[in-house]
Amino acid sequence: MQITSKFTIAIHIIIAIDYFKDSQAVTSTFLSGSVGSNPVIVRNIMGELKDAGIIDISRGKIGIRLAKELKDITLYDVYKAVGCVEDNGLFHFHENPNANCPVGRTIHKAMSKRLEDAQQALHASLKSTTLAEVMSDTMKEIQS
Amino acid sequence: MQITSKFTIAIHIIIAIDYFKDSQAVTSTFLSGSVGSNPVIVRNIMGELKDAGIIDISRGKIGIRLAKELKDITLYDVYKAVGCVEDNGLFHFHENPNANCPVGRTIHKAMSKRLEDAQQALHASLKSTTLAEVMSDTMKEIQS
DNA sequence: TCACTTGTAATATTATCTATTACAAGTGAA
DNA sequence: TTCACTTGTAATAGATAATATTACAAGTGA
Repeated sequence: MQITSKFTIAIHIIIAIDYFKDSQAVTSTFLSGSVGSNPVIVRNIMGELKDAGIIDISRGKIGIRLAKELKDITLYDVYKAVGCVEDNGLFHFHENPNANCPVGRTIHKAMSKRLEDAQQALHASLKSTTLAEVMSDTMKEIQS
Repeated sequence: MQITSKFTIAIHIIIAIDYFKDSQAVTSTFLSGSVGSNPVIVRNIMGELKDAGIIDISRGKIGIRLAKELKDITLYDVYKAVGCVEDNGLFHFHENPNANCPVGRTIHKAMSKRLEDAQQALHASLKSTTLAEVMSDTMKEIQS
């Protein structure tokens, strides 16, 4: 019933890559220490962020880098990168409504537009925030 | 990663209660036939809808009834009734960020406002649609 | 070559969702 | 009252998904 923590971990990773870029060798092991998770979890998420064009990695070589500026990455980009936007959509439609019942036969179609609208509202909100804003909020917290 | 099908089942149940109110004895077994699920699943959801003041049920007696008019029930009311709005919120924050790391120590607080905004956008959209509209869409589908 | 890295498969461990059985208890009609 | 029906709910099982871990192949640069 909750959206996977891969999403918040991915945000954490991106912020940490930028925050430590000039002071640390940023590796999956270092990041997993900050996130409080396993290096393999971090590597898998890193792979998804790489596939989405958000970060650059090269095997063997130290140094994970952002492929875009923070201001050009939205929460939605990250959300999508880690697979939260599935083919099936946010809402799980029950699978076996009775086709012999007038309500069962039509309810999915009748609901789908309204639920898609709700999902779009969520997406629109995520698209309206960039990682630069999250970084700004993070710096404020660090300094307080 | 998807919102439980209890939500769409609950919508289905409410629409079916209204649709069949003058032509059928509406019981949990009848509803489960329309939904394509088990009567106990339906009874549990019915219990949640009852607790939320959306339907009236009395033990033993046949006849499940709406406690409100369809126009006074929003998708959000149903969403909340079946427990989709949890204390924890829609997004699962990773549980062990490193308190010894400046990013790990602050990232949750820095993200929370933005993610709450996104959640509120979803809720606002669900609040803007009533079950009367879903019923109207259902009737259109049935007639076509 | 060596010490490091990332990539990924395989597996284990939970947690959650969904389904099912069983039975207690309420209700109204015969 | 008795009977046939209902809902309420506990207990359990099974399926699916989320998260964690181990192990190792393979890339990189000193």
